[in-house]
Amino acid sequence: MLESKLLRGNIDFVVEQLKRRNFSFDVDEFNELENQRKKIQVQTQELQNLRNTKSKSIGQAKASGENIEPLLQEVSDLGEKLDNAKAELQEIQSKISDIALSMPNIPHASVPEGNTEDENEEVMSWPLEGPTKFDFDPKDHVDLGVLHGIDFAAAAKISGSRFVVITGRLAKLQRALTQFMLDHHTEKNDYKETYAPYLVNADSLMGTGNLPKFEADLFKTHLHGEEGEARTLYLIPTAEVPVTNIVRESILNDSELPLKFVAHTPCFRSEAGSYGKDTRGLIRQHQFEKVELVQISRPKESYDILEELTNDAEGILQLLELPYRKVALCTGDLGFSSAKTYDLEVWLPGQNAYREISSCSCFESFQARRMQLRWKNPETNESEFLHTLNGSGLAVGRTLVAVIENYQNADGSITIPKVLQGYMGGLTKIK
RNA sequence: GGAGGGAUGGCAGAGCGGUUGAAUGCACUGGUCUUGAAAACCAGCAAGGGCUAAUACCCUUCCAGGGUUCGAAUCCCUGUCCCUCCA
Repeated sequence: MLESKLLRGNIDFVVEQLKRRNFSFDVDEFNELENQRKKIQVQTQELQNLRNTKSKSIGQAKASGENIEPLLQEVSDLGEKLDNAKAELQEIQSKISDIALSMPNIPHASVPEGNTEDENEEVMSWPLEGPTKFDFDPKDHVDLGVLHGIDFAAAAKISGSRFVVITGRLAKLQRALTQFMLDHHTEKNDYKETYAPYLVNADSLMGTGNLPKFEADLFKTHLHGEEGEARTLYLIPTAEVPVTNIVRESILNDSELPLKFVAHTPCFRSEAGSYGKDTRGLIRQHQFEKVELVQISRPKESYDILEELTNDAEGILQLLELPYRKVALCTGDLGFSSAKTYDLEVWLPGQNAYREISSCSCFESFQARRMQLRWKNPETNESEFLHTLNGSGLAVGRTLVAVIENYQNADGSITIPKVLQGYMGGLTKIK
């Protein structure tokens, strides 16, 4: 959510900034609502003030034993007037807040201008000599994976499309990847390992910006109470949601910042709007594993931390010796809540393309404002909104794909990356 | 499965129909004292919003949502969460 002062006082600036990311909205309607709000709010508050003073004087009159009947007469129709004014005000305010909640974040000045992902800017690629060359025709992970325990048919039977069953060595390899990532981030990068709920309430999703706009991307569940009333919980689309919300509605001390969390969770996405996209293989699933990095930072440090957090994610790719590139998303490709995002894209020889494996974002105070996450700034001694950041470190399912494809051998076997061999009981190759 | 108790400022914790936005303690900030620090003492210290050039002033907020009342942190109903006891 954007600062309300900005929306009220400098809406033209906001419109101009949001145009950079192809977001447009009706300024006149908004201003009209704002004017009405002002008028009705003042009216309402005047009525409230009147009621408060009258009620107080009734209290005093009663205490001193006077007759309060005439005073009660005076107030008789106040209640109704006040109720009407309040109702009207509430209606306008909820309209305004609906608009405010559906406005995306303003892109940082350093974000490249552009409309689609084609205009994202490559920042660097690794290694310098470029992706691995094969002296045979590399297979994709589906063709290779079915030889080693990936079973889409079984998953389709159990759940439908966009699910997978993995058995045997590859299942263990996925677990090894997860373990390795968690160990690395906790031991080398000083993140705190975190276990958090996979089902979350609407407030949490509102806080990170997934609701109200992107309900269609989520899996929704209902718990039925005794009276048949449903309580709604959502499956998390990313660990970002539960982990960032750990600190929702709190005021943190300077001394505990920055907070660094790492969590491994499954992620659930309906992939609405992705029909026909990446239908083959493990790339786009309804359920996948991810290791997520989350940081809560002092406002002035957040962009340094974005670089750091992205480096932390890159460290995994480098240790796994997986070729990748780092791109800065252009304004048009930026996620709803993000002010700036780097995507890490891993090389997939089977697709002959780089594919996203991590997305690292700085949200500035956009999420913090939605979730009332503040700190006591020692310089001003005021409660101010913090900045939030997160990034995948990494998407485990896609990392498995990358390992399978990049470490394949001509005979169909898959070499185990050096850093994972210890996690695989010393195994060096899956045959 | 049954029976209770609770949710109040950064934290702990009083208040249980009428100047209570809220006692007290801790924490925090400023000051006195001290070579310096600690201790002690004095003072200050919630958030959000409206109006404003800015003060002033006003409104809202004591888990959430409804209700009773001229007036609710306080009474009633519903929900959520926590805790204790019994099975």
